[in-house]
Amino acid sequence: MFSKATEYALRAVIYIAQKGSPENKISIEEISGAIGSPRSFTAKILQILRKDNRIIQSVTGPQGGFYMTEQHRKLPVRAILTAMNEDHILSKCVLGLHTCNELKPCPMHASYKKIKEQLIQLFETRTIAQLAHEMDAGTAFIKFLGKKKEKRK
Amino acid sequence: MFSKATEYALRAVIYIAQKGSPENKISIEEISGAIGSPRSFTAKILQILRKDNRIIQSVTGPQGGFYMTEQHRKLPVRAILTAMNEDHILSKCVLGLHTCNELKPCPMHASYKKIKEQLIQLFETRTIAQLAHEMDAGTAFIKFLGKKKEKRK
DNA sequence: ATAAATAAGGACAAAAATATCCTTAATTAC
DNA sequence: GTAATTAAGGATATTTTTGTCCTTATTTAT
Ligand code: FES
Ligand code: FES
Repeated sequence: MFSKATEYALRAVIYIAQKGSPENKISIEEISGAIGSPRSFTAKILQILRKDNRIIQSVTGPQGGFYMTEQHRKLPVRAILTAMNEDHILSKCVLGLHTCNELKPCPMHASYKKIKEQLIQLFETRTIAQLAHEMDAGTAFIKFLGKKKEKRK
Repeated sequence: MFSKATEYALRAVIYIAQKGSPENKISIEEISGAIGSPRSFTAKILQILRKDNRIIQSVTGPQGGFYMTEQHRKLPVRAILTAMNEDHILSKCVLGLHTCNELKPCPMHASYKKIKEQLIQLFETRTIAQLAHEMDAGTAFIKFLGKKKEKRK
């Protein structure tokens, strides 16, 4: 559904929301380790999310790293998609027509419409904080355990 | 949601289902024109869909082209995704975890689960024929009218 | 002030997706 | 059988996405 970049973004933000605070900033190293994403690529994504302090914040230097404020945690998950410039995926036409709407609907539109609305609703109403809390509760996980390129020694 | 290749595949198959028959085969030229897709790329995709006569059929030569049998029209739309090797997108984890399941759910899982089930249901129960009929009824459209690269003269 | 730790950012590399072109094979019309 | 038409298939090109590496800037600790 989403690009890898956005998947990493979602996981990273949830992790930072759960573990990070102004008193306990999280390094890229820790984040990419915890969510199972490539370190440098993750750094790029965090840069995007930090831009204009949209989703996360950061400071350089020793004890530096990434963290979030309560206000940022209250953002809908959709804000992450918007920051990653993939918000349109939620409202896109399944068949790739230029616009998905009632005026020129594709043959899937009628049956897909309801699902689309639920999708948008989901990303719009669930907040980053809510997802982080699921992690706290220990009922959810966030680490990809796929084939991992082992580092040569 | 899907790759461009799969979007073109869905549109092309719906078009062939609607207009094509053993008596009236459709050329690549006509198909790509009708659905607004790049000609040669579309040819590749049609090749894949034709492989082992999975979704469509074809013959070469004059009056040749693509068409479908009634049996093929009865296939669920999901069969197209399977042929394009993107069936997994329907059941994939939103956050990109290796597997989406109850045992190791991601923080989005609980709320996404229902939507996922509806998505699968939709692609599993709707048939290619049904989509083609929506076209017949004139209530649905299939042509992408986006920015088109004008051919230089 | 200096050294160390850390993110920011630019340049580059690799891989995958998208797209085009050209030659070959199959079929049909004559 | 010959020419014309059409898809099949291979090779290649282009663009986008994913990923790495290196240098710079900022902050902290001493
Ligand atoms: S127009 Fe295709 S999904 Fe709405
Ligand atoms: S585990 Fe992530 S959506 Fe099911």
